[in-house]
Amino acid sequence: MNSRHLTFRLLQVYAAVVGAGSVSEAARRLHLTQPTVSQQLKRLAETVGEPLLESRQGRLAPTEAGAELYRASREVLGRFDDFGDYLEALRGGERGRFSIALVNTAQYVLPRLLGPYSQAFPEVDVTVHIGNRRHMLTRFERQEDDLYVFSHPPSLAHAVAGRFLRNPLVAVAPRDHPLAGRERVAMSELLGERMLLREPGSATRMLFDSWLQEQGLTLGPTLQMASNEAIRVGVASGMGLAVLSEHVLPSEHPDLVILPVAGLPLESHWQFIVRRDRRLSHAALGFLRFAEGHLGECVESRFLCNELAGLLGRLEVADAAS
Amino acid sequence: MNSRHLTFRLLQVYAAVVGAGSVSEAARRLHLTQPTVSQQLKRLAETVGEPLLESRQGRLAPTEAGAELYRASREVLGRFDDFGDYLEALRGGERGRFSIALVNTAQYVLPRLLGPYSQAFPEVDVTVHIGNRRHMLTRFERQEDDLYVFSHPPSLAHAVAGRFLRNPLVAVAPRDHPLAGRERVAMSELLGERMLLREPGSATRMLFDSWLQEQGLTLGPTLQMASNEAIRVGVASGMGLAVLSEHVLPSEHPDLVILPVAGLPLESHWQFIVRRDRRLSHAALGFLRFAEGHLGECVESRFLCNELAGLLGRLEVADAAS
DNA sequence: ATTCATTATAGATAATTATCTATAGATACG
DNA sequence: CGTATCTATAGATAATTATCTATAATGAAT
Repeated sequence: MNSRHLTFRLLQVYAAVVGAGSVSEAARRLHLTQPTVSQQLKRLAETVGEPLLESRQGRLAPTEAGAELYRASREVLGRFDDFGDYLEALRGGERGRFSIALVNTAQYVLPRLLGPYSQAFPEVDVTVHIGNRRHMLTRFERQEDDLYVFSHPPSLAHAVAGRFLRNPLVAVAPRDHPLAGRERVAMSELLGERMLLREPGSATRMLFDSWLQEQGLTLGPTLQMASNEAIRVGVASGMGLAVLSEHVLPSEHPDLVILPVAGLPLESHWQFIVRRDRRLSHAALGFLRFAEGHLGECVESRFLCNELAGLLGRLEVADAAS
Repeated sequence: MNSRHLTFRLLQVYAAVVGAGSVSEAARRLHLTQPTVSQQLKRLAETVGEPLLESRQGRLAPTEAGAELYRASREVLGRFDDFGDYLEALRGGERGRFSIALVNTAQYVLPRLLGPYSQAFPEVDVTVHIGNRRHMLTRFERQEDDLYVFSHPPSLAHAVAGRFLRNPLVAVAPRDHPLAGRERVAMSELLGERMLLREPGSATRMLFDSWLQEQGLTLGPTLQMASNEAIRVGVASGMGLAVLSEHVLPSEHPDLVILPVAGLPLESHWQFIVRRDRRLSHAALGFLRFAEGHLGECVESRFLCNELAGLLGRLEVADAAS
C-alpha cells in the first residue's frame, strides 16, 4: 500500500461512506455529487490494493480490509482534530510557553502579575530569567526571550515597548536620622552622608547619576552593593543613605523613612519590551493581554500606569502584516 | 487548519526533516532535492497556519506547534504502517475470515483438515455451515459462502472445483448377517433385503440410484432416514442393509461388516467448489493452500486424492487477471 | 571579510486530484 | 415488468501537487 498520495480528505470521504452505508447518502452529506464520491472510493481502493466495500443486502458494508481502514481512518482523523484543538489553544494563548527576562529590581513587582496569570492560564509554561542589567542586555541582544522588562530600555530599533508601572526612586534614611523629621530636604544636604549605591550600569544607578549631573551635584562618600536588599538593610542599620526604587521597600518599614528631597521621587517606569524580529509566542501575547486587562487588580493604584494597549496595538499591526 | 489537502507524504517529509534537524539532510535521506523539501515544508506550514520550525543555533528545531504536529504525524504514520501490516497478514491468509458450507456427509472428514488449519492460523475466523444438499445448493446459488464442499457439484458454469478426498460408497450389513461371511456378493442379492436410504436429492442417494439404474436393478423394500448416523445405527441393529460413505463408519465397527458387493465401492470424491463470481477471501485461499500442502498428514492415505494444486492454479490465474 | 553550507525563492512542467455533467448498468419495490 | 434509486463509468476541466534546475539570500565559521 502506497500512502504517498493518500489525503486526509480521502479518508474523510471514506469514513462518511462507511458511516452512511451508501455512496449517494454520503455524497449528500458531503455536498458532493455521487460520482465524485464513487471515484474517490475507487482511487482509495486502488491505493490500498484491496476491495474495501461490498454490497450486502442493499447496504454497502466494509470488507475485512475496509473495516480496518475505517478504524485507522477514524483514529487518524481524530488525532488531527485534536491537533486542531491544540492549535486553537495555542493561538488563544491558553497553552504553550514563553520566557520573560527581568532586571533584578523588577522581581519585586512582576510576581504580582505572573501569579494571577499562572492561575488563569495553568497550561502555559513560563520561564523567568532574572539578572542584572548587563546580563539582561546580553539576553536581549541574543533574542533569547519573548519578553523583557526594563525600566530603561536599550535601543528600540528592533523592538517595541509599553510602560505598565510607575517606578519612583526615593531617598531613604534610617528612621532615627537627623534629617528624618524635616519638611523639606535638599539633595545637597544628603551628599555629605555616605550613599549606598548599586553598581554602575544598573538602571537605578544610571538614573540617579544622570539626575545628579543635571543638578550639577557630585557624590560624596559611597559604598557600592550589588543587591537592593542589601542596600535596604544597610540603610536601616545606619550604614548610610540611599536612593532606591520604592518597590524595594516593604509596605511596612518601621526602620526606614522616605526623605522629602526636593526633585524626588525620580520618575521612571517599568516597561515590557518585545523584539519585533522574533515571532512573539501566542502565550506571551496572551500574557500581555492579561496584564493589560488585569493590571489594576494586581498592583497598588498609586503605581498604576497602564500603557499596554498601545503596545498590543503595535504588535497586532505587525502580526497582521506578517 | 484545513486538512483537506494534507497528504501522508507531506507528513513523512516533515517527520524526516524534524528527525534530521535539517532540510538538506532530510532531502538527502528522502532522495529529493533541497528546494523540494523546503517547498513542501512551506506548504505544510501554510496548511497548519503556524510556523513549524525555527533555526536554533544552526539546527532546525520545531516550534511549539511544530512539536505537536510532529507527535501527531508520528502517530498517524505509525497507525498506517500498522494498517499496512494488517493488510499483509490479510493477504497472506494469516488473518481474516471465511465461511465454508458442507453437505452433511462431509462433516465426517472436514474437521480433520480444519482442526490443524485452525491451529496453524489461529487469527482466522472460520464459519462452517452444515446441511443437506438442497440446503447447500441454496447457499451456493446465493453466493453466501467462500467455499463449498460437495461430492457431486452443481453446475460449474460460475465455479471451479478441485477434488481432494476419495469418498467410496460401500454396502454395509450387520456382522451377524447371512451374507457377512461371503467372498463375493451380487447387488441383486441385497435388493431383496430392506435397504435404509437417505432422502432423494442427497448425493449418496443420487449416486446409488443412478448406479442401480445403470445396472438395470430396482430397489426392493426401503426405509428412508435423513441422517447417516441413524442409518448406520439402524443397520447395526438389524433394521436392514445400506449403502453408505465409508467415512461414515467409525474406524472400528464391531457391529458392522462391509459386504464385498460386485461393482462396489462406488467411487465418488469430495471436492472444494469455489465460485468465480465472488471474490475469494485471502483467508479461504490460505485454507486451500494449507489443505493442498497438508492433506497427506490429515487423512488416511487410502482416501487421499489431492487435486487441489489444479484448483489453486485456476484460482491464481483468475486472480492475476482481475 | 571570505567562504562554505544551508535555506529560500522563482520559474517550469508533468502528474495527480477534485470536481462536475451525462449516461449506462444494477437492484430493489410494488 | 416497469420504475425509482442506487452505483459505476466516461469524459472534461480547473486546481493542486510533486518535482526539478537555477539562483539568490542567510548565516556560521574561519
